[in-house]
Amino acid sequence: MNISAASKAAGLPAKTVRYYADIGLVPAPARSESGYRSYDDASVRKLAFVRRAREFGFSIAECRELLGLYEDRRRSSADVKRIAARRLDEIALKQKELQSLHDELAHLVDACRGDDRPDCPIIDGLG
Amino acid sequence: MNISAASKAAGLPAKTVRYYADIGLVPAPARSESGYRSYDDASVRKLAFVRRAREFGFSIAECRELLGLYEDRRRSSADVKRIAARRLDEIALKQKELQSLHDELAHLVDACRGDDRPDCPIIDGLG
DNA sequence: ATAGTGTTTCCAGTTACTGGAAGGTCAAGC
DNA sequence: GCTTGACCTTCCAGTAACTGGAAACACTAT
Repeated sequence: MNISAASKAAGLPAKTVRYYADIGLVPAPARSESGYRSYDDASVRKLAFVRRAREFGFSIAECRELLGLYEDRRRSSADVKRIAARRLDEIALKQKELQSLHDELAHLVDACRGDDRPDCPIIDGLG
Repeated sequence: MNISAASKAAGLPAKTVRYYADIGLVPAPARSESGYRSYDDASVRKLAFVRRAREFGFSIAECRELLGLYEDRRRSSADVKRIAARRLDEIALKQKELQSLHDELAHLVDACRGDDRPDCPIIDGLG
């Protein structure tokens, strides 16, 4: 499988697939005689795994950890759960921050008439 | 006022204060004879304005817009409201994304026993 | 005079890619 | 056999918004 087929199958841009091997997140693929990268199903599964983990907001460093655990048949589920729970905490925190941000800004926007006149509670609230 | 006093007053790191002038977000400050940057209260107010706007998640580009409106005594409040409303939409979208992310991941974490055994719904759910 | 702190500039690194140029390869069509 | 176009390669640069650090100069207090 050449890179564009593999990248389509994994749901990632070809650039990103190359990048992930460049930074050693996934192993460097085999090459054809002419130097083309050659992928098998296992590599594609691994790339798709990374894509999913990235969609969940795991950092590349966390993906590295998770990939290690993904491949380790003998690791405990507790190891995985710890990383996921940490991420869940981060998400919850971000949600809270976003909520208060939203409330504050919505308050300012509500207070602004949004007409031709210059006086503006949004600007006043930011200043 | 030297840079560290100004940066404290504005609530920004000195590095960031320099950076904002470097990229032309705020005007370059006056200099003392020995070359030290010298700030007045108006500059500090402007820097604090940017800090607040950044805390609200406005990009540097948006801060540029907002600063322009902040300084323009004759602009309409509608101009400001448009930018803030756009940002509010972004926040709402991000909140939705975060919520479904949270729900999905929480579901996986709940399903994982987190014990010594290797089978793990989190890994399965990502793969 | 010297020690310690503050300030300057400039360069590099961060995160996770993305865009683009210059050039090699492959399959199809004429 | 040759060209065309799609695909592949490497490498370099750029993105957002800073942050860290080195080398050198300035200021203050003892």
